[in-house]
Amino acid sequence: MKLLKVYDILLSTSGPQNWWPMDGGFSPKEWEVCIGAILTQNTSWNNVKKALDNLKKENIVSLEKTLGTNEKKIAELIRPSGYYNQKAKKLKGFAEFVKTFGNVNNFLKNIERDQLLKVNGIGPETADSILLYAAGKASFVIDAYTKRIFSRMGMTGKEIGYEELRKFFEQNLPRDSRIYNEYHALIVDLGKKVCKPKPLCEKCPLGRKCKKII
DNA sequence: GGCCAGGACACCA
DNA sequence: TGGTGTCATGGC
Repeated sequence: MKLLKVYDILLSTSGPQNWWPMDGGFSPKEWEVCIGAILTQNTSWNNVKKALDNLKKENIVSLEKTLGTNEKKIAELIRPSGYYNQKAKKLKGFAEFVKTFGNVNNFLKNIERDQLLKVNGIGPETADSILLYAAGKASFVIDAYTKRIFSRMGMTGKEIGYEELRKFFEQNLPRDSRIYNEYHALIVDLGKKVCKPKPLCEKCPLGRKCKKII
């Protein structure tokens, strides 16, 4: 089964997911996408929405406002997204990094993946989410569902790493950010419906607490 | 009451 | 280099 075929099947059965905007232009919305990418780390999007709503109520949805608001205040507002102290620190650090580009527009135009990965709190998935959904660059986002689903389909190995899996997708799909955008969203949608984690070994004494799950 | 969610990082052997 | 602990809320 080809990756593009899987994409076509998912798109035809689930329909477009309408995740983050892909209008190509840079707007204040793009900063919200960056914030969302950090807030959603190991967190359901429903909780992220609550945190984003709190930030919007306080009108803290721009780079300038994020820079001008103290960390404690941000932590209070993003509390529903969990890990709020860590995430507040990450948001402030990320904002300081973006500031070195002058503005969000310039950051999104010029940012490179390797630079992003050096920022504290920005790991591979968050970096790719920002590159793809905020900057519109063709960087495929891998998450736990991607790993589980495609290894269970027998298309990849169970122990495949993030970078290897990302290259697998990027080398077997047209280099089109619109496809990457929709594909990742479709994978997450499918994962939520049918792909819960389970122990690798049914006899594992740790049961569902076993980390070796795929 | 436990599991899970659109992870990342520090620490240790 | 790989394994483990920590961060934490809210829905089911």
